[in-house]
Amino acid sequence: MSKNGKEDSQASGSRTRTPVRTITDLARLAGVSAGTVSRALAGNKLVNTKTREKIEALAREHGFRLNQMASRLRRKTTGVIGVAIPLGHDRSQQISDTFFMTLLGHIADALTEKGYDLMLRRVLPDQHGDWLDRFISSGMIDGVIVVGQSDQFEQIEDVADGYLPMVVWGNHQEGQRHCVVGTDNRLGGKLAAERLIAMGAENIAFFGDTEPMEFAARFAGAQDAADALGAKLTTCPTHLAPEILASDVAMHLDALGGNIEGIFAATDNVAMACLSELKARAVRIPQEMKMIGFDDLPVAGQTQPPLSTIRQDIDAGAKGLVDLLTRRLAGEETESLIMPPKLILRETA
Amino acid sequence: MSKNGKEDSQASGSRTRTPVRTITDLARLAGVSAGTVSRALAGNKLVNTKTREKIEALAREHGFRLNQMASRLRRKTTGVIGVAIPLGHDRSQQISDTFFMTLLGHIADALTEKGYDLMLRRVLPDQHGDWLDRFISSGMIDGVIVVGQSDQFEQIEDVADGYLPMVVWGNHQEGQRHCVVGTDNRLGGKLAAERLIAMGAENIAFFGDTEPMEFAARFAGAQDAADALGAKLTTCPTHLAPEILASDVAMHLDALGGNIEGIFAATDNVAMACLSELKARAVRIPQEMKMIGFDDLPVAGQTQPPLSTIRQDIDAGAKGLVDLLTRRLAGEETESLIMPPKLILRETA
DNA sequence: GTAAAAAATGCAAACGTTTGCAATCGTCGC
DNA sequence: GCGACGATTGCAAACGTTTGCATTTTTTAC
Repeated sequence: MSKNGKEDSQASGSRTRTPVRTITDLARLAGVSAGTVSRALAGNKLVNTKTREKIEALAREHGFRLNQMASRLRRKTTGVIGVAIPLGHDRSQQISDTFFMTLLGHIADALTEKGYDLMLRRVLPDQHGDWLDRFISSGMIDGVIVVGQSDQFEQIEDVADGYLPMVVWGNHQEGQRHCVVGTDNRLGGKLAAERLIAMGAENIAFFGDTEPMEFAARFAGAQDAADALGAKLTTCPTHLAPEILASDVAMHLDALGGNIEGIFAATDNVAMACLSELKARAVRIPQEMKMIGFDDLPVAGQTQPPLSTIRQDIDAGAKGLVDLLTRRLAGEETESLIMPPKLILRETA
Repeated sequence: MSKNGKEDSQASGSRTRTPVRTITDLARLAGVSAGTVSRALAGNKLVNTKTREKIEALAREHGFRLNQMASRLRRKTTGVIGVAIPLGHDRSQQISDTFFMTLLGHIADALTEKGYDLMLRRVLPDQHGDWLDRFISSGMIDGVIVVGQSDQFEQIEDVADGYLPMVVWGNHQEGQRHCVVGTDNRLGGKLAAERLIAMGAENIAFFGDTEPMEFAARFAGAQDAADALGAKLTTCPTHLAPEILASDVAMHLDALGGNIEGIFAATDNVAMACLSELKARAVRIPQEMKMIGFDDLPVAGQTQPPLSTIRQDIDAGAKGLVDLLTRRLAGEETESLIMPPKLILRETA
């Protein structure tokens, strides 16, 4: 018996005539067995069209909805894809990272389109070394998309050996075992540096964090170009959290003392911080300083001056992640998908 | 590094020896009943400390994880909070809306902190009028956070009558029945317009979409101020999708023909588009044109010139949403939380 | 020493579906 | 009229936990 009889009677009075929560309730109403109702609702063609329609009508009328937990327990498939965002090297990075969040939005859309639900989990790997294992064997998800390798490359590799339905957004390394979708960061870095050099920059600074693999690859690509073309590349590590970023940038600019003519920023956000700081110092762009960012966020076209940058195709990336994942869910062993970066020339280089 | 060969082989050895998937397997191994294992893993103090430790050790050794589906079915509680993002009036808005995405990130953190998982669902209300009902009665979530009222105010109201654990991010209207968390948009609009007027603007344009309630309230607040102080306010409706936004802005600026001295933008994104377009027209800011945005996104401090804006406290909002929701989950009938906006003065007004 | 209380464990019934198998009911060929 | 067959439907056993209750074991009180 319920304790709050008053509320109960009120609710039942205004809303539902007959409380029909379970499939059995519905079966009783329709005068059939629970099994038949289950089949009818599933659109199984075994069941007579007339009874199916009758059951559907009753279900609609009483606002009946299957209990997904029960259904999923029984069928051993959940219809849910886990999306994990590891916050390894820099906890506050992704939370405000427009790129990751936008990617997430597109992933959500792509999954929705395929009929999957999305379970989001932001994890601090330091606290739980087995975060990925735990997520996977929770029994709540059919597969997992990891957004960003962070500093968890090895852990992801370990899991990839025994678990097929996983796809990762990030960087690709020769011989890696997990399936990844991402931009060719190294090539992107190369394109950026080549452009800076072509515009006359002989001394280039890389602003950003080189610890995350993706950024390391961007730096490596720039290094390739610098080596090939005889330019000099230095690295200026910064935090990526917006609060600290600006002061980091200022510090580096002080230290460099005007001895560079080009900046390659690890992300557009970093580039914008540089832009802002250079403006404050009255450095003319691109005359005195060339700059190229990475990502091509929507805001990149609206900075002053508009930012030249390397575009990552977020939408294609999200679609690729989901596509590969569904194929892996079907048992296929898929290759990684490396997308070409594209140099977008605006006015900073 | 923990790349210890001995440990590895040991671990994999014991893992492959006995497949222990269910609680019953584990019970057999421990020589106790399934019930005891269940209690031990739940930290129930009924079970002897020694047996509990033994069971925990075995569980660790074999990498056992509870099947959440089964657990949640039985307990009739899921530990999952649904986050719904209705995409009503402008499908492409939220997907690239930094504000919403950042809010989502903070919500995820706040939920994680309280031990909840997050199930994300982006819905197109036009396609399924019963989206909210469907989400709630899916049996997969204990409560729901709706991010943005979009054009679904009535539908949300309907649900709120019979369903307690729901909190909505958005605007508050006198007498509404659903619990909302949000900024006092009307007051924010008033502050913005007052500032513009105080800076000498007598003709002000509101750029943005006035259909979503939140924006309508911002506009209404600005109207209040304009009426009180004898200024003139016109509205320039724009799309919010980045691709169309710029041209919308340009069109309006053409139409206005320089007959305004102040712009109040519905969001920082809109403000940035305006900034960019005005720059192209060589309009000096703030001398010839004052401008105020809304949101105070991280980029607002990095525009050229830095954008004056109305700050919404995203972090506090996310915490508020989650806090109110947990209280509602506990049966409490909570009031809405309206947070004060704050005028951030930089260099555009 | 016994009775009673306390502590620890086992048993078995749920939770709400899905699904293999068996049972029912006409229909049909002969 | 009989057996067979196809189309529907019902039955009941899962799926892997949790938990009230009963039962056993241990401790405490006297």
